[in-house]
Amino acid sequence: MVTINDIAQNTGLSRSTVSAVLSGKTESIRISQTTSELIRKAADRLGYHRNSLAYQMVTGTTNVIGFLSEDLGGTEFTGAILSGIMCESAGSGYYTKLFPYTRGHVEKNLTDIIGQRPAGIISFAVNQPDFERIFDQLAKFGIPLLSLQNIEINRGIFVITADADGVTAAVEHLYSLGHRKIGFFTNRKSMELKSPRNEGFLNGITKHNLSESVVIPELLDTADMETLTRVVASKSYTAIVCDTDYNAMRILQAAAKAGVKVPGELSVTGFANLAAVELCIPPLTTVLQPFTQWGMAAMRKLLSVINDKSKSYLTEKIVEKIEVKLIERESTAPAYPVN
Amino acid sequence: MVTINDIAQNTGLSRSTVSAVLSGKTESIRISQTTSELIRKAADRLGYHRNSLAYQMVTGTTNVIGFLSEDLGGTEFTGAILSGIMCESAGSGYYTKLFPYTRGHVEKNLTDIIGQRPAGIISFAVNQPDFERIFDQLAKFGIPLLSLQNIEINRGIFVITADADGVTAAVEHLYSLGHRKIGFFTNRKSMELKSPRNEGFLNGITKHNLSESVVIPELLDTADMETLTRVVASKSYTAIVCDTDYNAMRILQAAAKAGVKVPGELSVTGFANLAAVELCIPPLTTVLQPFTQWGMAAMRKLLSVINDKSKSYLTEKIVEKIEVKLIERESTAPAYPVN
DNA sequence: TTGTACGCGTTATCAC
DNA sequence: GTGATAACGCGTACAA
Repeated sequence: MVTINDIAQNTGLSRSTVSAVLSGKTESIRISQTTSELIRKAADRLGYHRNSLAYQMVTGTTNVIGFLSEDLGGTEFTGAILSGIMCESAGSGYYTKLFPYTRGHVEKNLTDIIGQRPAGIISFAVNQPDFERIFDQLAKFGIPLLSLQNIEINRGIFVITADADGVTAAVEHLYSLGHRKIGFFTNRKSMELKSPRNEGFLNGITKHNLSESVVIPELLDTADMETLTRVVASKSYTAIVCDTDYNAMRILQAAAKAGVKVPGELSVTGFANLAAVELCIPPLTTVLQPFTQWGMAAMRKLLSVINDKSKSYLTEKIVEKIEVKLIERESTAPAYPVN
Repeated sequence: MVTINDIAQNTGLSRSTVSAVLSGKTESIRISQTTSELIRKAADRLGYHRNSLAYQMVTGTTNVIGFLSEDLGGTEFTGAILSGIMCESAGSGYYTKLFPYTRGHVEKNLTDIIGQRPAGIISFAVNQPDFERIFDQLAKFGIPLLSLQNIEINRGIFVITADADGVTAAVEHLYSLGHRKIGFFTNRKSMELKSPRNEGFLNGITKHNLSESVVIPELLDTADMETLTRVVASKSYTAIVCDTDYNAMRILQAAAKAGVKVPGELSVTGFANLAAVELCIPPLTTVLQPFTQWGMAAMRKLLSVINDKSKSYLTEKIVEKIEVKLIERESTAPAYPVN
């Protein structure tokens, strides 16, 4: 591997001169055009590439952002978010490094992270206690931690999507189509997490006094196809709002099985706007979570915090909300008159 | 940041002793239990974390694998592949760093990569000329490059899925169900790339002499919903094999629109086995590409190459194929008798 | 322009 | 056997 030493030898100049030229300090340090050229030529000819490790060690700063998440597989969320992060960091010279997060094994994760001295961390789906521990430990080393989900804590940086608003928008949309009996499809686990999507649903039905609209009780614990089909066939709801696109697709399947027409007899909405949902039968009305922009916004925020010396995030909670928006497709229509 | 110096000072021992203990060389260098313990305690107490940068610089080896790809967004492929890579590398102490690949800007990419001295690179969807250039340049620095797609080149490392076999399996499956008029849905661009999936289709129909089975000509250039619906409605095929799951979902939509029953009147197969396809109406028969295992296999192979001093990949082509397999769901059935 | 110290950990080599 | 000393790797910063 070619180093500045090789270039110094080759040109007969000193390492410092070479370093100055090659790092563009030619203005402040005043080096003659001639030697400047000479050095650059030599660097090209010998195939020099600055050793980023050495650079980082000596400056004490790294150009690495860590993405801490449990599992990237099985969904297109994370890919799209990472896209946004990379897109935003490209210009600033930052790179993204993937850190595996294993629930409950915080100390191991911390050693990994701190050892590599990243400039900052973006975390996805890290749970409350782990987040708190990681946040505080990283704080000691001046490494800011940004979460993509809200966490009940009085400090830190959060860039989150306005999930509650999104579900409320779905309810409002259905309300305006005349729906009064709206069911919400979610499971008990996310209920217990006081998920924003559940809140959004409750906000919506409270606002319009939809006393016949409820979180579908049968689906809280078991959501197999049989149960789904039974619920759909019962026609207890003229519309079902789902907490994910996948759940909405399940409802579509159940409706097909039960012979219930969507959207004629039942309206359905999803959440996320995955690539597949416009290819559903019928194309799904859903809440668009702008994953790529989300990642970009997170990266921008993190960079601003990295460059902000005040470190206010250590004592106050900084929250940035990303707007979501309802995409109307063909799975929602005016309410079917129910008895 | 706590360094071995701090620990040396704190314990009154020398840096080398501390280093030896903290890097587990306590056997070969023989250091007493007592001092060993003392040092470890101090490290814990002071909150020491080995500076991975310094380690890497001094040893000249990094624990970084680069993932070079154009765009991670819009699909769940890459996330799942990355999952596999991370899963496999976790045990070996390697980390994955994301490198953005911009078609045609190879020199910029190379500078980025070489500057950071990764131990190896896994590339996804890098085109032929760029791959060749990157491969040869990285070779000079001893950085192996593994591609997840096959490339017409006489050297390098390739871990690819057996796409051709997968499509052939789909054709065979349909053949055994009595289908003789099978259409293949792909576009001209992938045809011109001599894609393995097209080959697989041709292999299948050749083997069984299916003279009425063809690559659907109308869909090569325009595959909007109107054209799709027309093709499906024409009933020219009793089955349509698609080169992607998304295309298969489009066929399902078109069939629904045209009033053609799937699988009663038309069988459909996809390719990939995305999470959404079992939620289709009907659940889609498709070829499973095991993304996570794919990533794992790639990582394993890359690690073996990194540790193999012979560097045989520089002069010969190493190809590892990952088996795919047909998943039968409900979008395929015995052939409907066509006139 | 250049010499020199520095950052952090590793690895001989050397003294007790 | 135990531990210390010193050089090394690569690039930066600052005084000379």
